Amino acid sequence: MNPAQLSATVVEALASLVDQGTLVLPDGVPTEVTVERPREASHGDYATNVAMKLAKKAGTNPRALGELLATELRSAAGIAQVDVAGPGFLNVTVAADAQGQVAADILAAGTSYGATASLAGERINLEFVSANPTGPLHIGAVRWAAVGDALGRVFEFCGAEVTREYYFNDHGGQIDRFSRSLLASALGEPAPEDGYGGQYIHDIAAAVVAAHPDAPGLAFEEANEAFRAAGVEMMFDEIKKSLHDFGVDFDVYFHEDNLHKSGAVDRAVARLGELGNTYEQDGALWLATERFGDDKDRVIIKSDGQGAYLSGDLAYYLDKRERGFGRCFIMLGADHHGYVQRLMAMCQAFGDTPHVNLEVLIGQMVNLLQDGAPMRMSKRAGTVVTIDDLVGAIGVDASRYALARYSSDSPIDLDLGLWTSASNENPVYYVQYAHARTCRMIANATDLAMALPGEGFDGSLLDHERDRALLRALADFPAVVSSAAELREPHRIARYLEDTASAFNKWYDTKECRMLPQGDEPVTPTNEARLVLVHATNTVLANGLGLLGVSAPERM
RNA sequence: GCCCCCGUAGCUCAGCUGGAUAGAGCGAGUCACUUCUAAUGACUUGGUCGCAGGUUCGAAUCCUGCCGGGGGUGCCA
Repeated sequence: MNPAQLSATVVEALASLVDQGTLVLPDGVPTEVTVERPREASHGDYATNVAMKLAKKAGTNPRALGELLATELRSAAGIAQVDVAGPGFLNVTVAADAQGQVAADILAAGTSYGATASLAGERINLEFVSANPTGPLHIGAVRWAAVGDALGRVFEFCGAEVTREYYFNDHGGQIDRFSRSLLASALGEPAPEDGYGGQYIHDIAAAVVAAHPDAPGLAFEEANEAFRAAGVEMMFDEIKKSLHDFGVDFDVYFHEDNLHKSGAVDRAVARLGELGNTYEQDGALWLATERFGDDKDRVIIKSDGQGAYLSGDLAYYLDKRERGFGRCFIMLGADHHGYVQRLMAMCQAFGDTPHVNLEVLIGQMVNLLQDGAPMRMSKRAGTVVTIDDLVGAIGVDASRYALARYSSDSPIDLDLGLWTSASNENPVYYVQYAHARTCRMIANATDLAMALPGEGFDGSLLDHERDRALLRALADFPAVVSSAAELREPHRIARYLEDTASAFNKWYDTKECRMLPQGDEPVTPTNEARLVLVHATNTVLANGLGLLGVSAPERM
């Protein structure tokens, strides 16, 4: 019996009371009720506040409704005990066999345990990272690589069709500074005042020269263009490789230029004009975003006839919608949050619904600590901490886990020492180790020729308090996945895995819950039932780590 | 000025779609290994949930105002 099944059981009991005429619910029977794990162990396995929620509508008081419902529930399958407590909580103890059945259900579901259909039919476009190719990915962009990819995995686990997309622009001021920096390096000159520094500039400049030996000797404009074209391509290849090594691959790399060349910008501007949301003033074309909640209206075509930056985003958004994505996500760093309002206004100007067709997720900054002291970063000096620096220091698994384990609303201070330590102050090892331990136990069981009981499985044998605590944790997984998807918060998966690993370690440490027979004792059905529990734990930890893009090693 | 995020144990943070006595890890202190992998577990220590009001059966959670910290506020990209 998991929380969802208990909710359904309570709903049935309510419906039954209504049929009997002993309960009147003017708004009908709810389709589901809140089921939560009480903090206090003496309050049973689960609690529901349904009596308090419905009492007023039913014209009774919470305690009376609670007693009525408790009586009905006590005869339901899988329920061992129901108490009415406090202001009207129903505390439910699940029957041992029904509780143990959770483990067998997980085993049967296997790699799909925790998957739902809550986002079935949704076509989701996830745009993240989207850094312009002027240098290696820095630590802030890497946060989104980890969180964005994990969120994509969670959405897919909930049945959505997800396209991961990277948007970039290889023209404009940033790129110009990049190419001039390359050229300066090739000519042995100091980097331009507003240019980029760092070893990678020299490396790429040298590579460009190796491929195009005549490039530095060209006239400035031609040389600059040669370094831009070749440098951008090399830089981008490097970024893609770093991301791939990080376990993140994009389905679409979208080039801003396409929007201008294909006429998509003109079409988007025309569409907004038809909808009456643009006007001309001071020689420029403006989008009336203020009427949709923005601070002020925004220029989309500058007075020199060039599209403003926003014009590309307008066209890009429209393009995504025309490609059939009902939900477009854009993930931005906190330094871009000022852009959110105008994006939402733009969405509304197209006649769409903000926060439904378009969602912008904001991630706060990442700071790195070494030996407790912050590492100073400077683009000019080239002391940016890159994705490769991070992975080189702590590895892919720890990097992804560390970046995905915190709410995106919180700035992260990552201590490099902690994430390389091999102890339970390092959460990723704690979870991975628990998984590896289940693998060892399963291998040991195989050596003893222990079999999974299959049809003969008796869930009631898993009735120790530590068995039940572990089963409750395992049963929570689908609800955690759903909430991570709904709230767009993959960090919930990580926190859940730590709790589950802890429940498993406590169970493992309990003498009365040993899975293997001792000495020459024969294998009992209890041992086999515990093997099912270990398998179930293994499944949950592996599925959860998979959602975060972190490996689940069999031994450590 | 306006906008966004944050403020919970000594530290780092969960919890926030309202529920019962507010949690975890680290730190500090004590204990348990002829182990199913001790990369573990048990116990102790530790809180005016920034402040003040409001909403209600019930507020860390929702609303309002303040205080403190961070970020943003271009016809840049």
